[in-house]
Amino acid sequence: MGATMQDVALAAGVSIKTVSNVINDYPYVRPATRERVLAAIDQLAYRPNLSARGLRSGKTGIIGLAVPELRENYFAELADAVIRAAEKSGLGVVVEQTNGDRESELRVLSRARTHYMDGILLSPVGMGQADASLLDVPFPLVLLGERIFGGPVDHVTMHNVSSAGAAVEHLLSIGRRRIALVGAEGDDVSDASSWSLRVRGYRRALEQAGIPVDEHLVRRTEHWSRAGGAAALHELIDEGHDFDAVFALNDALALGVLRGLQEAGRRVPDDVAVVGFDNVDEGQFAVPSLTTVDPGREEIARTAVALLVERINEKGTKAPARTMKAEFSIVSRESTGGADAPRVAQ
Amino acid sequence: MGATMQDVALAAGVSIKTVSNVINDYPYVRPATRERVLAAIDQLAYRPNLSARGLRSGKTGIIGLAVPELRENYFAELADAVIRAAEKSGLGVVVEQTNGDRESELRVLSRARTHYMDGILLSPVGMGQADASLLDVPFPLVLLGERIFGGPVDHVTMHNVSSAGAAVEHLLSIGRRRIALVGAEGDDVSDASSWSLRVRGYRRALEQAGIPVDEHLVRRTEHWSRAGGAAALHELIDEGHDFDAVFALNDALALGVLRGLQEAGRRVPDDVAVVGFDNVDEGQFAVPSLTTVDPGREEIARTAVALLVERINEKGTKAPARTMKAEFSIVSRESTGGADAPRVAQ
DNA sequence: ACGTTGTACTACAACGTTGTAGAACCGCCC
DNA sequence: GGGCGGTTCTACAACGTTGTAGTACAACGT
Repeated sequence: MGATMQDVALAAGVSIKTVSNVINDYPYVRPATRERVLAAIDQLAYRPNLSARGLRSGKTGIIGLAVPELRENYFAELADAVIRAAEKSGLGVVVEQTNGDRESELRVLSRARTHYMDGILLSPVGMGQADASLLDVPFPLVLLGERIFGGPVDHVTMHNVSSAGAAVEHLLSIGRRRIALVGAEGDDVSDASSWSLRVRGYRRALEQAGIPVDEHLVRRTEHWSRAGGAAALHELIDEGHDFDAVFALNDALALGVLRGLQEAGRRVPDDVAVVGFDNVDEGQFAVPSLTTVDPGREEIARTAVALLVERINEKGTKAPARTMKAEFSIVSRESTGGADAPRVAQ
Repeated sequence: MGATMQDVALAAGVSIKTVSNVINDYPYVRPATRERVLAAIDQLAYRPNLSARGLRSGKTGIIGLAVPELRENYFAELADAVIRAAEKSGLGVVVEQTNGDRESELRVLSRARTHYMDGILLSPVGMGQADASLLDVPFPLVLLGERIFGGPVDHVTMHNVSSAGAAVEHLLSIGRRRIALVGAEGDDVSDASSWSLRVRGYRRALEQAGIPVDEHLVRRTEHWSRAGGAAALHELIDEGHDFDAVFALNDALALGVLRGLQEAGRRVPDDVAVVGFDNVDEGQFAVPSLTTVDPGREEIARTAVALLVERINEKGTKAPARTMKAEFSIVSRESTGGADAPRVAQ
């Protein structure tokens, strides 16, 4: 089938190792020899066998990306960014889905699979702070998200507290004072969850503006979904609370809130302004288009891949675990009266 | 680092090959011996090295999935389905993005990557019928979609013509008679594109109902996007055409049409009914929820993986190329007055 | 007693690559 | 002209697994 180094060596009239040296940019090869080898490679359409290389050098050029579900926009876009970043480093990405299930997440960490991946990027949702010690695995691992802090591994996350604060400040800046919050959290409330961190930013921003937090306006739902957002909004209205803005802790919730507002006959942003979190593509196309926190997904992906690559190439001495945070920004669109109309071109 | 077969063999007091035999379910191993080996495997947490296995047996247990873009919902959901199907066969999936670019698609077919993948699922968008001969590659390949027919490889597609016909019949059944069509196609119009096939179904259904096709109502846009759908709809209205339904050739266009209708002050489905194509998750959550053609994505994914696995395990004799089509169905929701309200639970 | 068949296991080579060690040659300096 | 450092190349072994070929023994029929 495919040509091997042996074939190339024969065709170029050199030893097999010289072919290897050319491929790996070993400096002590005469230009003339290099040319001959490259010509032979070209002519035979030779491609290195990654299994053999992996066996010999212990590296396969493949990393794993474990996310809850690809059909959730946020993770599809994260995967997109990771794949692009990895490609630049010449790495392939095997995508695994955990369904946000703790068991599946742990399985990723002890997988047979492991042996053919140089390292893993894990975005845990089911695991919690208590599982931190389980992250001490014998292969390169980088964590994404905010479920677990201070673990024994590198970790890329976002400025949850300050970006949530900035979102609230944005609402304050357009004159809103009664700002409801809609977020989600499962049963195991933790200090380090998206919910807790972003709520902290919300409270801090209100405090700094001298506005007391009305606990009736703080709504926790079960799921990070549109349905959850719509339901929470209907509750707020049914209970007769007064509010002129909603900060939803992710875009799915925010889109649900938009729908709920429409069903309830409230105008956006005139009656109620809405801010989401994640900057999912979809928000650009919503009616009205959605103001949101861009948590720096591109940067998160690039950083995570860079950290993983570093760990993979690390010799002996293990550097201590690092935590990186991406820069965030507020994307102002129609749902807060912002300039950005829905995108016209895709 | 990891234990090897050698270690297991030593621990169990057998030869290394016996360990291999146990792992590969070779029948002639005494139960007692098998037990001992399994115990040793368990105790040493042994995991086979896939690189070595790949080198020796020529198989890696990894397949490639090449799609245009993961951030397009349709492909994210397709990838989700493919990954789940592959997992059941014990295969990992490396996801590559082609950006719908012909060059990138061709690169996938001649990739260095190739060597560590047992086979590839390719969903071409940039390549066309003229490139059919380039699909004759020396590794297992299964095609997804409808860009290329009659190529030298297995092909999984959908009932484009009849399902589009069924969508139109659905609109006819609720009393609509002036049914606009919105679809997209790039510059290279082909007989086998989604556009051509689905338009054929549209025409056929109208003909069979004895309704002449009003060519003014057939709209072709550049991109399969929300923006394209909204723009096409505004054109229809601005030009003063009369219509009581829109069949959009994918859900993104349909969602854009919904938005356009709302902007234009037309009620859905009262004034205009809308049907999409793809059954993307998002359609369930739209306001109103979107009636659509479910092209059988799950089945497509399962079938494609099954075909690829067959090809991978094929010895010598190459079976002729096969084409499979998945079962479709019409999902009736609010945009045609259907029963299905937006989903409440995610 | 003999070969035959089936069972249970093992030794060895091979997959294609890269790290190690070293050979061969060059020019240079004292 | 002998030693030295730099350059260019090669032979060989090894990575961990599995296919091939083979050994050894038991059970069987004749």
